[in-house]
Amino acid sequence: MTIEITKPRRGRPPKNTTDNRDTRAELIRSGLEQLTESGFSASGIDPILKKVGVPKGSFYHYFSSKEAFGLAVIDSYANYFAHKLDTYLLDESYPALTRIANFVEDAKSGLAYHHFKRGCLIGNLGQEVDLLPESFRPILSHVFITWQNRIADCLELAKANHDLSQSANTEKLAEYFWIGWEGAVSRTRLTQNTTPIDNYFHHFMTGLPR
Amino acid sequence: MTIEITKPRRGRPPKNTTDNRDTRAELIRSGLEQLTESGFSASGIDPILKKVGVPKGSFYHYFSSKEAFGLAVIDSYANYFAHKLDTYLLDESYPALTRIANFVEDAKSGLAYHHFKRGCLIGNLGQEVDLLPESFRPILSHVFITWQNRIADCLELAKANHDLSQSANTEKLAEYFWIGWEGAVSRTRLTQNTTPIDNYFHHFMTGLPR
DNA sequence: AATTAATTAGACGATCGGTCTATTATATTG
DNA sequence: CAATATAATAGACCGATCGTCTAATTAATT
Repeated sequence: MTIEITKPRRGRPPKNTTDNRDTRAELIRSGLEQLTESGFSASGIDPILKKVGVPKGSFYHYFSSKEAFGLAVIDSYANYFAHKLDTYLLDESYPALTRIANFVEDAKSGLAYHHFKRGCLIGNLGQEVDLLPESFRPILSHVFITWQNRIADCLELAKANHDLSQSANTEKLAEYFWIGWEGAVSRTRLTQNTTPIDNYFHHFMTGLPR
Repeated sequence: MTIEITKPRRGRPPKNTTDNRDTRAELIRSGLEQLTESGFSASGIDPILKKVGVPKGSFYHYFSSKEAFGLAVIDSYANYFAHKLDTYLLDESYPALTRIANFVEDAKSGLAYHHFKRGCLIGNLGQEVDLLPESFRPILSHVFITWQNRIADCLELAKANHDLSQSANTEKLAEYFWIGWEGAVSRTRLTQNTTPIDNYFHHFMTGLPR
């Protein structure tokens, strides 16, 4: 059952109405799909527009440039993903390391759901960062840092619970986690299965200092 | 001191001459630079041609299509890299695990030499494999396997020398190595330093079963 | 001399790129 | 109520780029 896309009217929208579509949000959603699958520099805006039936003029009404659009998509995805991370990593019904494993399990099924055609937007963009507008670099770095901090906090909890050695450097381990994570997720595009993630995560966990 | 590029003559080259340029090889070299920095689908052939001053007609003389060219570049790079791996991993003046570390050191300086603008061609292409001609997928997978086998052989040697636990699964460990390696190399584009590789490799080594 | 082989040169025509002007419709103001 | 401002859609714009292909050129071979 597909949701019917209403034909957009021209002109200023009426003041009190409940059925106006959120064109901006649809563009960001469509952009997320496209950029996640095909990257930024290899993606024109046409496929993004076509997916939600929005003309180019509307695009430039909502976003001053492709660059501004890209930043909006990154922001949207970073927030969504951080929220997802929190859902798992702050779930007090599990011990700290299990929380990480639960996140990994959920992420795996998400990747499979999209037939491994999507990786992680931030990882993808990080790979092509030299081709992107320079404004992207600090944003991408910052997103990675926020994610790393979340895993580091979780590892700190594992330390406090003696599931991890007291001498473990949680900051470095968190960075290590995301480095391997991005490498594994990237590999799933090639293998089209979860083997790389399984292998990587198994070794990550067994290699943790205890 | 730059090597002067001779202006190519038209027509069939003379039979006995020592100063004919190898246009095909130059195209492959230029393609390697371009594809490594910018990927396949985001790269047109114009910049590749411009770098070595070869007109398009010559390109299509030597390669039947952009796809065929891409495969030639992959083949060239895979051979070059395999040779480099062998140089280090078969160097009997060092113990097995040190050989891996020596390869890592050399690779790090190579990445720095290119200001971290190049990653690993195969890793880069693997990331955008869904955008590539379908012929690329099995080739890329095969290249990874040959690299993995080299590391696995080295780890087997470490096992034989009791530097590694006898129960270690060298095949899985070798896959793990390359997964993390590609993740780390990718991350260096963002950080523009070797920190990701240092961190990853430190944890890879300390996490090896002994 | 005619034919074949090997290489360079850039035209071709379609597509795509990001951007911008024009149009439309409603709200707000005097 | 008319004029103005605001908010949104529509698609033209024009330059660049794309991969491909035909034409031209030169040497070797028959």
